[in-house]
Amino acid sequence: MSDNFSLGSVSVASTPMERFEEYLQSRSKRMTRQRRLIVDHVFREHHHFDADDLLDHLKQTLGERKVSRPTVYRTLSELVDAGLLIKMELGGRAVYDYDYGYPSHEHLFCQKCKKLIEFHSDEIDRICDAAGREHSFRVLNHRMIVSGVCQECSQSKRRRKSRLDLI
Amino acid sequence: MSDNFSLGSVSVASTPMERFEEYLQSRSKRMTRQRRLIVDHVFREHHHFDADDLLDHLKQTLGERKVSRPTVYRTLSELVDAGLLIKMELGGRAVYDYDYGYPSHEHLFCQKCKKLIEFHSDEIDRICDAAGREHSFRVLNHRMIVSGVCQECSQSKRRRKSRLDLI
DNA sequence: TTTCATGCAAAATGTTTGCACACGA
DNA sequence: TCGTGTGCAAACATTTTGCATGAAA
Repeated sequence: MSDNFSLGSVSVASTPMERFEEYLQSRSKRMTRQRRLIVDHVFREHHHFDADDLLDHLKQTLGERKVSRPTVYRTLSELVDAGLLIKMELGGRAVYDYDYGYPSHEHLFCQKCKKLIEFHSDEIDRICDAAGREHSFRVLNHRMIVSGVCQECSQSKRRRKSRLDLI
Repeated sequence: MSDNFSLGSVSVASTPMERFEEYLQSRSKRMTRQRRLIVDHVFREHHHFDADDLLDHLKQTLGERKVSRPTVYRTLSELVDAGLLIKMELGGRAVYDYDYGYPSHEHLFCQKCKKLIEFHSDEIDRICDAAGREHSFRVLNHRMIVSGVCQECSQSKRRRKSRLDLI
């Protein structure tokens, strides 16, 4: 397991693959080689990825037994429908993140280096539910992006200014 | 004032136009006819708009004394830099919302009809600040999208199911 | 063996850019 | 006047689509 993360995992009754199979069956869709490969890759360890990341990674690992770009897009969209992934839009492209088997969390987004830092708050889930109730709105999920500047970027900016930017 | 909104306004020392002028001066940029028109239109009453909405509205109101598409994009991006607008990405396009003279708020987003409903929570601002402190992250702003289905769409779906969807 | 999924190429969408001309300070 | 902004057209990046072929159930 990764030791870079403070967020653990959530215990779930079935694996992402199983859950996706259920979803597909319920809609008379099919489990194909490509869909299996994508679910495998996505849920091995890679959250916070976009279509290109996934495509590159599949190509790298599988060589020419690759999955085509349209199929990647189509499958990602199904994984979102199935409740396995959350889609965030960020910097003009779609970024995907786990929505199953992983605790709900929010994001600090560094405007300089584009890094995403996760944090969790029980309260936020509670607030979303409350807001939903108040507006008779059925809440499915949420995503939150807190924009700003991360520690490293603040530092390197100061450093650069005092050393090099004096012209 | 609008009576459709529960969120009021925040008292600020200067108008959006004044604040934008300060921002421009501080960067040796210029206040032009186009920038003035855009600020006027945006801060009259139209939050939750995208570039096309603004462009259409400008064209409608001003006829052929219009503002070009690139200028709209360029100015929106400056208004974000200036802290007057917040940019959210939603449904494959950028949606802009007030970030000045209007209370901070979150959004319920209906996946069916694409409607945005605003709600406010003091706690969320507090949580963002706390998360920023914990990660030595300088927080500038945040946006939160709670996805789901609004009351009307839930109802019309149920209705349709029980009347027509029985084949 | 019937339906659904895939891959390809092309299109569509939303946004950005290079450059000549126009304009604000 | 000088330097910045604008509009145009074209480029761009990402995502989506139509259609013939391929593969699950």
